[in-house]
Amino acid sequence: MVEKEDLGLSLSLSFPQNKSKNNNNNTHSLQLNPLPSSASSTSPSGFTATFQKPSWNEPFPSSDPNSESFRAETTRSFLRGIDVNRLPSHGDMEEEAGVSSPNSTISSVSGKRSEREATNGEEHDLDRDCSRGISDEEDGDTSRKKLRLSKDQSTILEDSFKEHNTLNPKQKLALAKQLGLRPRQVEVWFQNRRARTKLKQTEVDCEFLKRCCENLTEENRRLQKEVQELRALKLSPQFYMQMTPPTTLTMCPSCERVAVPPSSSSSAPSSTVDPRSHHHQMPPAHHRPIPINPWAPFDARRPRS
DNA sequence: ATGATGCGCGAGTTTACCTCA
DNA sequence: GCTGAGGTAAACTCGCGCATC
Repeated sequence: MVEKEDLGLSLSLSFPQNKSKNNNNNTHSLQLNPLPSSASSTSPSGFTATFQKPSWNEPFPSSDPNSESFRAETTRSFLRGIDVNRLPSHGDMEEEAGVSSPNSTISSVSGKRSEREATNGEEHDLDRDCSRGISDEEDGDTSRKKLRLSKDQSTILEDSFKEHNTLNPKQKLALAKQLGLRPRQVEVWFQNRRARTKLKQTEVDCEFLKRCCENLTEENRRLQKEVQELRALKLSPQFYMQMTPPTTLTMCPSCERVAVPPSSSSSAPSSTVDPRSHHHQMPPAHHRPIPINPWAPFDARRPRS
């Protein structure tokens, strides 16, 4: 099995998807960067980030010439040919001219709801039998044969998917003809491929949010600690006069707010005020609560002045 | 404007096939 | 060599949105 990193993820986080028809260009190119130092993140409802993974919109492991599955696949394809489920060659494409016509091919019977709803009882059983690959050509075989795409077929499909992750009917027909597959098979492949893409995207999103959560937890922990320190200082002024201030903190003499030296501001930006300049640069507004976007990296959460 | 219809898609499921212990 | 578990991907089912009539 191939590790996730080997898939080379470069995925989108644009939600929701545009469901317009023939949206061949709805590649939501967007990269994740779970590192808090990145300033290119926004909210998860449409955030952008850069994730240090290679582009994953690549052929899946079955296309990897080095993979075991690929070798086995190649062997199978060599033994069986690439058209295990292919209809008899004569006129199969003409038969498909009606794009996914549910009665046109063996596995296309599963087509649309209206037609599904029109079938019930015995007709439905017949549908299912047909969708399982039973046909006049396949006598006695009650199990549907699953097509395993050859390397060449997978490569072509992947290349096509890179260009556009959806197909219009013409593209579907052309691709099916090129691959020697039924248009329905091409359609199914693209549907499954989009589903896999989304699944990987979800995994990346999940990982990103997990890291965000970890970072926020850590920051919260640190800030709580600082609050405790400050409370202790306030309660014991003598001790405060003798001890050196916390390494990352200084106190604004006029407003008694905590300030962080510029050198460490990147690690604790959200609660800091520079005592040397804030009274001039940030008038009274700095006392107001600062809206923080918890999804953005820390230094991106600072409100812009 | 409204309902019927066809189509494509997403989400979830089923199933055949494969690998591995 | 056989077997069962688990993974993968092709194929399927269902429901929904949109375009067209």
